[in-house]
Amino acid sequence: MTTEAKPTRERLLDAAATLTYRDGVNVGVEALCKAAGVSKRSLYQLFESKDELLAASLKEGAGAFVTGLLPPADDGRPPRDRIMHVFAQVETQAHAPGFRGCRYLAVQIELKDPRHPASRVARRIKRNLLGFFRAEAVQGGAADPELLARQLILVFDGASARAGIGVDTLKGLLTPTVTTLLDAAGLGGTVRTAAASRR
Amino acid sequence: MTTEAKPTRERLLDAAATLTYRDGVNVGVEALCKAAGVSKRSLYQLFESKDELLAASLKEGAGAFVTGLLPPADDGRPPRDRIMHVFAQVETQAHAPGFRGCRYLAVQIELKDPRHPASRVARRIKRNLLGFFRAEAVQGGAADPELLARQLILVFDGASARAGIGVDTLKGLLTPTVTTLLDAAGLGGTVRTAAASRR
DNA sequence: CAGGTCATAAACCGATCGGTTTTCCTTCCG
DNA sequence: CGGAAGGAAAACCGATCGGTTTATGACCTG
Repeated sequence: MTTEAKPTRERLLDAAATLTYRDGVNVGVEALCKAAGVSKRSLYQLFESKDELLAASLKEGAGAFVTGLLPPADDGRPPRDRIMHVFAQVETQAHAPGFRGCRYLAVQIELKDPRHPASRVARRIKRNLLGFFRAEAVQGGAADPELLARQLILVFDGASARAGIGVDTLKGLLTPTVTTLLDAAGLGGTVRTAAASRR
Repeated sequence: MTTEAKPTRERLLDAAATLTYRDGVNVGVEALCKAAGVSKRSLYQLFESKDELLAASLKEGAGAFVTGLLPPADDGRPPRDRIMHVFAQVETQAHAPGFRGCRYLAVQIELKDPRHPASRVARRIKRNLLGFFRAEAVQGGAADPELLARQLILVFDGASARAGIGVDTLKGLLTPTVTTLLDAAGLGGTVRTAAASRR
C-alpha cells in the first residue's frame, strides 16, 4: 500500500475535522495529536494555535461540503431540480452513521464568539450556500429570490440540526417542505430563459 | 426593598440558566457560584453535580419557555392564529439583545451525548413544543398533522438557530414561510368543528 | 449566654486545559 | 561516515476543570 503517505499537516486537519465534529470544539489538543499521530511540537510549528488549526480544518473541509451537497455547476438541470438535489443529499447523509448535522452551524453555536477564527470561516462557508440558493432562485425566476434563499437555508439548518441531534429522521419531511416553498415562490420545474421572461 | 429574598437554590438555577445560555454548557462551576453569590459547598449539597444543576435549570425554565412562546390554552382563536402567535413571538424575541436562539437546541448540540441529563430534559421540552404544533394541526384539520408539526418545529429551530448566531434577523422571513406551509397543509383561518369535518 | 445550624470563603485534590521546551531517534544528503 | 533536519515522546508550565474539605463566621433558639 502506498497509503499513510499523508503529510503531517493533512493528518492534523483530518483529525481536527473528525474529532471536533464528533466531540465538539472543546476536544483537547492532546487528543487531537494522538488521533493524528503527531506531536504537539509539530502541531504548534504548523499552526499558530488550536483555534487556527480549527479554522484551517473547517476551511479545508469546505470543498467536500460543497461537492457533497451541491450539484455540478451548469449541469443543465433546472434550478428547481438543482435545489432539490441539495436536500436529497441532506436526507441521504442524515441516514449515515455518525451524522451530526451541519458542522458549520454547530461550530458557530458552540463558539459563542462570532469573532473566533473558526466561527468566521464557518460563517463564510454558509454564506456561500446561501449564495447558491439565491443564484438558483434568481435563475429560476422566483418572485422574491432573497426570501426564497433565506427560507431554504433556514430549512437546511433546521433539518440538519434536528437530524444531527437525533430527534428527527427527516424521512418524508424535506421533499414536501421544499416543494411547497418552491411552488409558493413561483419557481417552476423548467429553466427560465431570457426569452421566456420577456413574455 | 424586599428583593434579594430569593433562596439559594433559585439563585443557582437562575445563574446557571443565564451563564450557560450566554457562554455555553462549559462554564465553570466557579463562575456559576460567583454569579449566584453562593459557595461551592452549598451548590454540592443542593445538587448532585454540575450536570444535575444544568438539567434542573433547564427544567425550571420550561415554564417561561412555554408562556413566552405559546398562546394561552383555549383562547378561542383558530389554530392557525395560535401557531402564527408562536412565530411572532420568536421574531420579537430574536430582536432582543442577548438573544442566542433556542437554549434547548443549543444544549443538545453542545452536549453531544443524548443521555446527558440536561440533554434529556431539553429533548423532552422540545417534544412538548412539537406536541403543541401537532395538536393545533389536528384541531385545524391539517391534511397531514404530523408532517405539518415537523415542518413547523423545523422552521422554529432553523430560525432561532440562525438568528441566535446572528446570521439572520428573521425580518420578513417567518410570516411568509409559515403562512405558506399552513396553506399547503390546508389549515385555514377558522376552527374546524366536528360538524364541518363531516361535510 | 451556650449550642447548634447554616452558608461563606478559601484551601485543597487529581485531572486536564492550551502551550512550550527538552531529549532523543530516525532519515536524508554529502 | 558525518552532519543537519524533522518529528515523536514526554516532561513541564501556569491556569482551570469538577468536586471535597476545612475553617470561620452569622444567625436562631433555648
